[in-house]
Amino acid sequence: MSRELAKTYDPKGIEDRLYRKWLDKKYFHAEVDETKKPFTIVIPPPNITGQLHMGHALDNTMQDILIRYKRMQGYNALWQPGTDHASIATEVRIIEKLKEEGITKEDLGREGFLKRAWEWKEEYGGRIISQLKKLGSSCDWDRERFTMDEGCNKAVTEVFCKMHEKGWIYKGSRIINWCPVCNTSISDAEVVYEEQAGHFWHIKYPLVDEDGRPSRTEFLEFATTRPETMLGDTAVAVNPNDERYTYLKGRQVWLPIVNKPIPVVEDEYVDMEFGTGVVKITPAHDPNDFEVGKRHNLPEVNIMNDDATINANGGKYEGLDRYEARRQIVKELEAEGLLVKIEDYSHNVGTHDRCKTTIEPMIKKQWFVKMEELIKPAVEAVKSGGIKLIPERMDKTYFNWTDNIRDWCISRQLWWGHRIPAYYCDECGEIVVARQMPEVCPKCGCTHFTQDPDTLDTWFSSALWPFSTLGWPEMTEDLKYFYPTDVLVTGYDIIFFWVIRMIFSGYEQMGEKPFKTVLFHGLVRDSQGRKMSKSLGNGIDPLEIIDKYGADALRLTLITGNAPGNDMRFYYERVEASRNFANKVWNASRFIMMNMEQAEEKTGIRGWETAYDGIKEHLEPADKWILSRLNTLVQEVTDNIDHFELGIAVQKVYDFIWDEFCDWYIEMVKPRLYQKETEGEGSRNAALWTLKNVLTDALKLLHPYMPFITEEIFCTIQEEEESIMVSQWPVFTEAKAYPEEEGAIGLIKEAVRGIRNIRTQMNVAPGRKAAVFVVSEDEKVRNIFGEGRLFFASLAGASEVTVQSNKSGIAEDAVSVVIPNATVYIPFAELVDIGQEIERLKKEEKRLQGELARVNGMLNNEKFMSKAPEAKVAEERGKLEKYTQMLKQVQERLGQLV
RNA sequence: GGGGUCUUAGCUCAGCUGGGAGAGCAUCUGCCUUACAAGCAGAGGGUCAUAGGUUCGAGCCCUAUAGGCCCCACCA
Repeated sequence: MSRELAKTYDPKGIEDRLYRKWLDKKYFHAEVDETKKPFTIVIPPPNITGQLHMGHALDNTMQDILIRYKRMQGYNALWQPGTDHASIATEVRIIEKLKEEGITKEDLGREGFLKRAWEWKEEYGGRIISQLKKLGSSCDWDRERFTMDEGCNKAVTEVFCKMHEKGWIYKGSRIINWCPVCNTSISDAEVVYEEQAGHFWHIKYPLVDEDGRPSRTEFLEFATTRPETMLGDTAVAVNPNDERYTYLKGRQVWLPIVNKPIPVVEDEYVDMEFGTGVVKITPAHDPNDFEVGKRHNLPEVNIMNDDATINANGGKYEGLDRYEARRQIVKELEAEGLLVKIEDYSHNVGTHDRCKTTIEPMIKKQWFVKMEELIKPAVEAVKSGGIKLIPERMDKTYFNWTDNIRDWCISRQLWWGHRIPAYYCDECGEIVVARQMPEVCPKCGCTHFTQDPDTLDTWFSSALWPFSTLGWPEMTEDLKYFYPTDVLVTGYDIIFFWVIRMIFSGYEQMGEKPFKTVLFHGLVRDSQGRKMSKSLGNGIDPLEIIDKYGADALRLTLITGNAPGNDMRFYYERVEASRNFANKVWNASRFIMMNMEQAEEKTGIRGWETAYDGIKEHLEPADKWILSRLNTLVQEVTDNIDHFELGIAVQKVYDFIWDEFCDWYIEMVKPRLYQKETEGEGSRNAALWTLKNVLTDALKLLHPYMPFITEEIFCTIQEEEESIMVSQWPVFTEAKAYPEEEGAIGLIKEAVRGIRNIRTQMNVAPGRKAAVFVVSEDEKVRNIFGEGRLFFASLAGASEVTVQSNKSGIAEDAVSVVIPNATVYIPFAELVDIGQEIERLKKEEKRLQGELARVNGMLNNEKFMSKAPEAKVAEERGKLEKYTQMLKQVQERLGQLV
């Protein structure tokens, strides 16, 4: 406590030192303890390829706030950390790296590639973890997990096998989204639609004559955005109700270039209003056409290779890229007179979210998860409130997805990930799904198998994260104790990818929800509201901010003035404001400690080291006022955090510390601290006790938000407890509620504000003190000012304060301030401009009359009186009394002056 | 096409279940007052997008309109 504290708060050095201390003390570690209630959060595992960005900083700050809060409340708080293998994201990065070396993944082979991937993981997997530590995250690092560690692998295999046995995982030939660059299938959720400028090619196919040849006179016109797919057309469709085309029933059209007849089919899918009402059908390369094809038993002609070049079915176009083929096909159609026109057309194109390549719908054999039954408990959970989404509006987004759910394509033609536990008999091709490679084929008895080369969608393993990290499929003690977890904190952008999948997986595997509440946050945008992105180069590195302003300032910035689920903009000015607040807290603490030291030196007494009961009788109104305000604050902040209103809660702490505690209370108490050691010892001790205890409790309320600075001060100002993070969260106590003192100090504050106001208006030099008279007929009010005389004088810049019941002896031209039940007079030596004073009082009179008109309006309204709640009526009555009184005083004063 | 959301002080945003409009930054004025100039004291600034409605009472609830943003679907 005797350590010298720097004049400004410098987080450098302090943060790392404290974090190390917390780790050494094992404060973050949680063990099963039946005597305590668990509180669990699982971290959204960051990608091993990732670097900490503002989104992580926000996400993890919110989690850390909740965890630290609950820990202080005595819960057995577990924040389960870990990282995600991020299958495709990582694989893409490694391939890029290999490319720089001039090799492909095929050059390395599967085994060699995986070796590189694990090396990559070892090299970069730790980076994001150390960055999370910089932020102050109080994760239980002893429990760190990885989606591809042994336990998680086991969980994945188990779930796959169980669901396969149940028939909810199946292999099927269906149309899927294919990325020709990444060379893999992707799920619907990974496709993002982008508006692109394209063309609409109006084309006509000749009808087929009776003799089976293309007609020279009869054509069927339609339009397409992808002419090259005509190579795979197997029909042309019209709506059965379209009278324009009834004559086509049973006829065929001639597919040019390919030169073969294809049927005209009737299908409700065709929109008669759109274009010509004719659609070419390419079942192998369009999801809708695929459905039409199934309904009409059409052949599926795949015309593309995996890299989106045309295959042998494209005849002479074989080998051409899809876009080159498009160009040449249009040219050929034009030459044959079959191209009617070309229109500019803006349409949505499906692209791969990772690489932005235009996806190609293709028919492939893939593994799928049947969603129909699986999704039911997940829907029910949110519907019934078993799982609460915050903000509530996320429910709609959630149901929008669940209501339109389609089977989930989970196989990926990638190497980095969980290998699908399906084995193919080398002899007969029988598929065996099993936890280990089977020994004997159940069909042919052969003993040689080849494992499915595909891996699983990266979200398959993250869907199991809330229970796989706790030991599942083993029914561990951890799992029994910590599951279901309490809160999941994440961005709304991954609700479909992750949140929903965790929910249905939790119900299916554990028979229980994975978490009770999902707290969504929005995106952190740049100062212009743009998404931070690498390509724009507008990203702000949280580590740089931490380095410059401190982790606490960053954390505070991300939490204040932001409601759940809303995006926010990041400004340096806001970080500066947060840094300034840290400095404010620092200096207030420095002031208090300095005074504690001085008092101890002078008196040898540590008067603040006593229990509340020991100091209670020495407390003065100002002390009781701040204690009472703190008491209310504790109650409100606790309530706000319980309702996940993190921004509101911290705003209140901020206002309390800066405004009430620093700007008012500390200033009120200064005269008492500066008294000679022989005088007012009890009073000084009471002030010091209050300063120290209010500060300490306020620091506790602030600790979840600003863990470092609060710990540093806490450990300097007291010696009984070794860390604020394991200290007890303050609780509201009736014993510390002082409504009377709150009112009294409120009155003094009003008087002070009034006087300061006048001094500024009248240009009174700040150094110039003036005598102040408080006149009140109310004895209580006189006592309030009598008792508070010392600090009232100091706050109001008064040389002396006289309290009396009438205005005898006060100069006629004294300036006056009217407050409820009292008038404060300030006689200045020089003449005051009476006209100006009258002007000011008239303004005040008008204001009060306005207030009274409003209050009377309400109280004279019968409907208000009969319908408004009693408390409201009483409140208005109180105001009526107060304003009436004040108006009377103002008018009296005016009467004297005019 | 369906859904969500926003429009509040010059800027960025809070405003919890409807009960006299707030913060930070910016602006203006005065202060190096022995915790803090990253500070202190004071001031200006808002028809809470528009129009209706419900209510004793609406920034908050309902309806419509205008504009912005987002998500989903994907009509070739």
